[in-house]
Amino acid sequence: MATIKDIAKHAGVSVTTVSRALNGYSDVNEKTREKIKAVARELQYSPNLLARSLVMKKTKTIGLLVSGMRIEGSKDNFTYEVLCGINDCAGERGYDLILFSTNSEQQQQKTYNQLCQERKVDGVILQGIKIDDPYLNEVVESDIPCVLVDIPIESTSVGYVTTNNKAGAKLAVDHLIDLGHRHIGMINGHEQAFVSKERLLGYQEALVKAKIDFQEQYVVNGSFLESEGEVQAEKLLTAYPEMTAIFCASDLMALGAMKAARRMGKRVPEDLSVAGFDNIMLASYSSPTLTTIAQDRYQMGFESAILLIDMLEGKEGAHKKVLKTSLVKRESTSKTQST
Amino acid sequence: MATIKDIAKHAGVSVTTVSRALNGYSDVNEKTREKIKAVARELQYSPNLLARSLVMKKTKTIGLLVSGMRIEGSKDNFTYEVLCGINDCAGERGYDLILFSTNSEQQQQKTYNQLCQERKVDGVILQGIKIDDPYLNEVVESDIPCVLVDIPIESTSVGYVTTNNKAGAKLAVDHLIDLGHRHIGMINGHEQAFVSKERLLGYQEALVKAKIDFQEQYVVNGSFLESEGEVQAEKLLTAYPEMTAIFCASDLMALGAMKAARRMGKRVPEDLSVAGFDNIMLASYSSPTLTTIAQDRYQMGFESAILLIDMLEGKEGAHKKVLKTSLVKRESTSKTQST
DNA sequence: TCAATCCTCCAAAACGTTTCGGAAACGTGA
DNA sequence: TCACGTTTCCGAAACGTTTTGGAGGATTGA
Repeated sequence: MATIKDIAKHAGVSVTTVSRALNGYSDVNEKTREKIKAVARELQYSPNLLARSLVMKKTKTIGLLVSGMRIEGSKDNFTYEVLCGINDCAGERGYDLILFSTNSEQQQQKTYNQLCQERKVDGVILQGIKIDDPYLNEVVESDIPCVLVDIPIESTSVGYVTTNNKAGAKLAVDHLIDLGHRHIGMINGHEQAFVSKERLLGYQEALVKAKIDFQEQYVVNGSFLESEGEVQAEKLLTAYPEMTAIFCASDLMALGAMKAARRMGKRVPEDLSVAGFDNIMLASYSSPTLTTIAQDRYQMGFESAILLIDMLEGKEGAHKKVLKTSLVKRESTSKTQST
Repeated sequence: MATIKDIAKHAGVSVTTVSRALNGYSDVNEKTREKIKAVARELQYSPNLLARSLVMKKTKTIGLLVSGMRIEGSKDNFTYEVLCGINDCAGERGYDLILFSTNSEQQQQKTYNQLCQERKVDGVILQGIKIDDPYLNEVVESDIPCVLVDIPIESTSVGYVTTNNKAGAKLAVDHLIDLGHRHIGMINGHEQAFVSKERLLGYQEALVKAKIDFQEQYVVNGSFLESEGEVQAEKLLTAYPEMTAIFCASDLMALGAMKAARRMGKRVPEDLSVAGFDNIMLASYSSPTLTTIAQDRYQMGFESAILLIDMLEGKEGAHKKVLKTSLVKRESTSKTQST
């Protein structure tokens, strides 16, 4: 509760001097500086960042606009792990995080710009928003520095971080092809996600490379949901009994697909190989354990924060970062029986 | 970027009138109010909450002090789910959340009071901190309103939310006893958690009720870690081959225990019944699926926020909330073979 | 000795709000 | 006409900082 004024009074100097002393300016005598510091300690002074931010026009805060901050998110943990990464980087660089809850109706009435301008965040990281989200238009028009997770938009004030989804998907399908599979279905995510398109491209690319014809009807939409993955897998497997492998654009859908297979009396991986994408925690605990493409969500968060803060502090550099993926072989994929 | 001054100028009134008009005071003519609102819309005005907070001495923000904001947390999701609950409630009530990262060294040098006072949060929710955490002393001494998750401290300015851990543990052990088990081990969490003590009490109570002697050596410390659960389970099972059931104070440790059993050639549940605590996502995906005590982490978060905001807004009421638990029977527990 | 330079320090303005105390303008009842 | 209450507005202070532009005194160099 002690203010800079109190310190000034106790130390017998002006507020200017107190401010400059505590902020390490050179135009204050070392002795008075020590005196002032001592008084500050004694009065348990801590600066009022509101006041400071008001005049400095910098708050040292980063806004977090997360669209999927729901309990269902604890299945894939995407949001949480990204958040951890952001949090760690922000902490290191001296920024605090402020969470904008976009769940409540109250907040949803506010525009993106209102949210940011009111709290005067220095920059924003957006995660989990869909391609058709109205916020997205505002983002590109606004000049508030901003980093998007998994949405490739780039300008002077906006950058993005994503994984190499196409390469990742290709990695998975290559793996299935290597195992001898020729009839490979795909359960993709919904179309409001950029990553869905990329993963589809990777799937197609792998097929082309192996000289396998792309069959449109082999690709269905599982909306990134476990339940929907199960439904769609059943449809696929009944419609196309020749299918011996399914690549799913998320682990959750892959778990659903395995459920469907089990229910239909198909053994995984003997009768059906299943590969996922994400490498979520559950993937290594399910039975059989799930072969999948690992993407480092923590690092995505961390890199997002790096990117944003670099932008805020005027460091030059690319406004995008594409992370690598890797194949994690587990039990859910194996060679085709026919071989 | 438009300020209240700009509006005043454009509308031909004073800043006072603008402020009072926008904030719904009655001493402003409806016509001028409409005029002012129109100008505000036109200029895309949004209030500067920094300035407002500075004079009002309220920021409408809640600080979040989370100690376990780490990637390992995605195994049990405790932090994330609590966060979701807090976020939803805070959103409804018009509060924003500000995350204090206590991971970084920078921040760790700051005291609890410094963190809170600098950002001028109205109140704080603490989660994941241990009993011996130095912050805890500050909390009780400070008069910043605060709610603790899973640490029972109560005063005029501090409240807490927790689950009925004793009852929950008893529920689990009762279940094991009902299944015919008499030699029941316990892998408890570390001693820096209040919940460990409670769960131990529940375990003992259940034994007493069933007239089973409490054996101190049957209880070991697994530090809430899966790996340590595995280690300790193996020790227990080799030292006391008569043991047919283990109650673990967390699902993660229970998963570790099941691993140990598998490695030692013991079948779960035929040779060994295992019960956990928490009902984390993994519990329903492991094989065998895990019998456990469910606690609603989302609700813990939600209730924490309710409690805190009620305190902030001067509503009278209890400063604590104890949530119920329930038994979730799954595959990892069964009747003893001998019966 | 004088001017220039350096070292310390400070008063005041600014940031964008809210709020206190008052003050015009107007009607109203006696 | 006067006293009084209502309605509607406003000036100025306050919140706790940073920063600008300078000022006074000590030191230095010639």
